Amino acid sequence: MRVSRIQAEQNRQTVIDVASRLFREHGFDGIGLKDLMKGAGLTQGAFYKQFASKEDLAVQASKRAMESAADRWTAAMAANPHDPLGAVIEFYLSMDHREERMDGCPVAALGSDAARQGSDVKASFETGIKAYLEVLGRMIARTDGEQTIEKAMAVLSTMVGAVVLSRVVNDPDLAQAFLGAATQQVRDIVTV
Amino acid sequence: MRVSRIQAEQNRQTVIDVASRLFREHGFDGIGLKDLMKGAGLTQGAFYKQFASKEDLAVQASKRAMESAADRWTAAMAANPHDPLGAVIEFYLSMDHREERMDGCPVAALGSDAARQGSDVKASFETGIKAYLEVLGRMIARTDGEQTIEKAMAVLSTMVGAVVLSRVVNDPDLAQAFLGAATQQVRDIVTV
DNA sequence: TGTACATCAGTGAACGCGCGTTCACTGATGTAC
DNA sequence: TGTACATCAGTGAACGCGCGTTCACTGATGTAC
Repeated sequence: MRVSRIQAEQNRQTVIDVASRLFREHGFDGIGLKDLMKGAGLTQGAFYKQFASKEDLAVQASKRAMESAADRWTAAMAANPHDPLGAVIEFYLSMDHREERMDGCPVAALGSDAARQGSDVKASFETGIKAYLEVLGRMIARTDGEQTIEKAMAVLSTMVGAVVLSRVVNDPDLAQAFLGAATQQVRDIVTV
Repeated sequence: MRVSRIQAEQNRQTVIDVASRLFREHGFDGIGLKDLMKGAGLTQGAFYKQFASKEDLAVQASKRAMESAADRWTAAMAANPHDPLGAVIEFYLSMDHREERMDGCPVAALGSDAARQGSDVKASFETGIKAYLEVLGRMIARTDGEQTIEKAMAVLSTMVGAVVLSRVVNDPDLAQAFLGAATQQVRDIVTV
């Protein structure tokens, strides 16, 4: 049965939200359209009224995931106005973040998968990564204006790599050691 | 038709080799048993004479992939005896490595996927990562014995993250910028 | 060493299943008058 | 404002396909005597 335009648009947004979380949890290939639609309270058949293909949804969901990750950075920064950069670092390199793939950074959760996707999905990631770099760069520039971009890139690389490595090992102590070593390293970069 | 034990074992090793490359290229979910076996010159039916399940092969192939990655580090180090660490860094953070997922570092190629696999696959990665850390630690200790383990972990995190980020973006210049920033950062870590 | 038989790696077809995608249908929404 | 009709978001079943896994069969290899 037909549904109002407003409701339809709301449904579309819900599907994108759900997909942005379930793709991070299971990978692009690890979750089917049936379960994605069910997560939004809809049935499989409605999918192609809203999206051109699964790949199309992957593009939208990747964009959405990067945006909501940026929102979490903003929230962490707002909660610690005297040390916004430290707040982002502490949150990103926490065991909590390691354990919540579904709501965490899409680059850490889907990086290897995204590298195999088409250029549209990569474009979603690229835009989000540039936003990350801008935020990091702005905060780094406050303490030290030299090589701001390079430092932002080094910080992001270290943080992404540490979370990926922490998730790939079974041993929680080793995972924590990666996050701890990265925290120290990143702090060194931004305070010099 | 039956085949000699030696031939059978050889076939098994070929399947593991092929899988270690094709999994890195397409992800664990992105390649089927039919194509994996075809890559080894066999048919699908022979698979279950050699492996208990696809997951079993993923465990063996992950182990093999980490081992051959370590071999490439050794080769790079042997080719530059006066600066072995610099050789590893240069190779790992090269555009060549970015573009050859199939023969490159399994953590960068499969990190996000491996995080979703069972503990046996993670154990394969964990063992390989510890080997990485040992090699890095040994080389770092030559120039500076302090916090060797922490530095090795920071270096590995930065390198893995930079390659993942470089592969997720479309823009080759941005990709190169990540690799370049990471190179500078890693050199700073190991020479202090 | 030679012969007879058991073993089992590999083949190719089949299994059930879930995938992405398509489609006829429904009925509330939106539009034209 | 009220009525008649067109639109189209959502349903649920079906499509072909490839997946991981199983199995009867083959015939060279390995073993027992």
